[in-house]
Amino acid sequence: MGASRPTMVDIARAAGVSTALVSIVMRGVPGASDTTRARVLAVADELGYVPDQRARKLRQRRSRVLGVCFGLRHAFHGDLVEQLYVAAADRGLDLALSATAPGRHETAAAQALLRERPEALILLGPTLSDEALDDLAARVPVVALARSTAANVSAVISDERAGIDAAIAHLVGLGHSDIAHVDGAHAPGSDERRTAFRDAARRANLTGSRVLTGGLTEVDGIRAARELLDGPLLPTAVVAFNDVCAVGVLEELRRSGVAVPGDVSVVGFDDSSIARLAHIDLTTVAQDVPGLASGGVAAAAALASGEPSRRVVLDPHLVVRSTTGPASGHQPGDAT
Amino acid sequence: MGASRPTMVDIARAAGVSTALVSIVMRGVPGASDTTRARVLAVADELGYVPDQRARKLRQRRSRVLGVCFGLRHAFHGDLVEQLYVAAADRGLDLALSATAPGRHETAAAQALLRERPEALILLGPTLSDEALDDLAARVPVVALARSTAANVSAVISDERAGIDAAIAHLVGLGHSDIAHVDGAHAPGSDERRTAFRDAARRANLTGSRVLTGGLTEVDGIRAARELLDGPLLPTAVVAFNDVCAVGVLEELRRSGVAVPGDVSVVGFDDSSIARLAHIDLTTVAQDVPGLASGGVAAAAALASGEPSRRVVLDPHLVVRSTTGPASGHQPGDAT
DNA sequence: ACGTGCTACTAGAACGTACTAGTTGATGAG
DNA sequence: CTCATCAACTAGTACGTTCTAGTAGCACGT
Repeated sequence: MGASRPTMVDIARAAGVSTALVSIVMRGVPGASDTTRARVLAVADELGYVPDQRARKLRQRRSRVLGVCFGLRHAFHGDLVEQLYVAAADRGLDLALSATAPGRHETAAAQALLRERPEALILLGPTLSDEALDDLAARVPVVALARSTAANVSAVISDERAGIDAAIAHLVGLGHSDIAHVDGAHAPGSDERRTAFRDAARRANLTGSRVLTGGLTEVDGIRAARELLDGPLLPTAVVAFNDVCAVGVLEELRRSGVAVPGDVSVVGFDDSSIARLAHIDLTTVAQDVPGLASGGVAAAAALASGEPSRRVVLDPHLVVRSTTGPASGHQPGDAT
Repeated sequence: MGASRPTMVDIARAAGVSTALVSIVMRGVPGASDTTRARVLAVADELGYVPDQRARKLRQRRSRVLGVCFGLRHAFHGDLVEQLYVAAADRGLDLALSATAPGRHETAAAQALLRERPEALILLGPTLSDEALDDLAARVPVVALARSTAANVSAVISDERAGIDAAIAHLVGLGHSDIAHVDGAHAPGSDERRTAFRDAARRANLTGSRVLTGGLTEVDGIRAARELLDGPLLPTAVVAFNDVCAVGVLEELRRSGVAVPGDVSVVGFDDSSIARLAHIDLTTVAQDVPGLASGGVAAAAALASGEPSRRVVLDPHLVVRSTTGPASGHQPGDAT
């Protein structure tokens, strides 16, 4: 309690060696005999020595740190960070985390990270404008994860089109031809998915296909479902922009007496934890989280060593759960 | 791209002053004239200078950093971290985040933080044993947030008893007398809540009260609900250990044709995001998140300045939503 | 004896900042 | 005029580590 934490100097003195040798031992690099190594480690352990990361990183030419900006409100980001830890460890890199939240803007989070001198920044689903991304990229290598952008940064993303295609193929295989898409309104990625949906619908000759304005939240899904329910003809399947929106659709349909998947099938996007809830058990398009993470770290490492920015596109896959089933012949007509 | 990031030396040279003065300006402390200050800031901005946090923290006597260990899988931790940022900023403290996840144990996360030389560690709902907490506390001041412990660390927790009492009072006020508690099995806090439930039930003379083994997950709630449904007499209200478990109960009841809150009322605990989902809209006991956060930071700061460990207990409050209502007279008997 | 190569180790200079202990020049009191 | 006071500024060291450039000692071949 009294004295502050021990330093290399304390260990060196106690073990009767130089600080340089302590450094060698602590880093586990060659240059010390086995006996000395053991002795130094024993002393360090006894004194409760922990290397000072700040001094370490300051001295090293490369910081070997990747800054990660993630949203506390996004469960999906949690999954990504988890895998980023794994991917970074594989390359001997450390992660510095900075969270985004209402009240803590992305730029503030990124600025905090810059002070740690990371070799690169990995931004999870950044909402920054291309311009802001470019500004940031002028200061430090930047990787945008799970967000497509025109900015001059590396991007590792899922193939939205492939995801939508998989969903449609699944539904068509079940006999659906009247499929609605509840889009993400102005959310990033919404345009891609909407276009992909329209293209897939055209290709599959889905005469009854249509697109509704949705959004990111459950309420958006509820609103869209109401619109469908109030319309003349209920589709036999709905592909929502994301899981949360899909849940909104799902619950509003059920509340109105429409059976899912009996009358209408529902597909989400993201395979977030909400989709896995036992009572929801949503069929959804899952992004390749480990792939995104390792791709992100790889891209960051590449940028840090001077390579040009790259764009990696990964294939998502469909997770079939219990909200999709064979197309029903009849329409529930006047459901409310 | 070629040259590395600018340092104070570069700014000093460009502005024609000493590095010491640059330091003064960057910290915003008195000791520079307004004109010089403006000039230095202008130069710094132009060169894209960002102070090096590592060097800063290394030099300062106090690091002014709090280490925070949180679980990526726990939405509630996200809420806490969000408020911790606010509380820390109020005191001019920085946060160093280290995440816990399956595959990244709490001790590893804490060890990583230790290398950053934080003034104290704030552990969110730590699952470490009292012994492990004591070990850690021997190296650095430790605050356990939202977890009661016998270890010699500071703790900032919610009054589980008061939370349960509020839930029971609410239900009793609605005319319920046959209330079941689905507990958290071996989860931390489960004992407290179970005991509080039994005490409150006795005090309120709830003859029909009973306790079922539950758990942390939705499946645990589903299992408990099945047990209730298969039993001779359905209670008129259920108080679950947490929100996720409550949702399991809720959905299983509804799936079996039991109306909530028509036939049975359901109360959760935590006010996690799942409780706020539009279609769930769960009545639940909300912890005082901003209070926990500022209490945690205050406790950490106190420990860091040598004060003895403390124990702060905060009152939770009930958030009444739509899963609770007046006790129904009849029993739905053969629901399936 | 001499160099050569190797292992085990060490002295001391960085890294980029904060901070202590000044120095300078202007102002004002006596 | 002298001295104290103050604001504005600077020189130089310290923080705890890594890294460069060594040195000491030993074994070995010639």
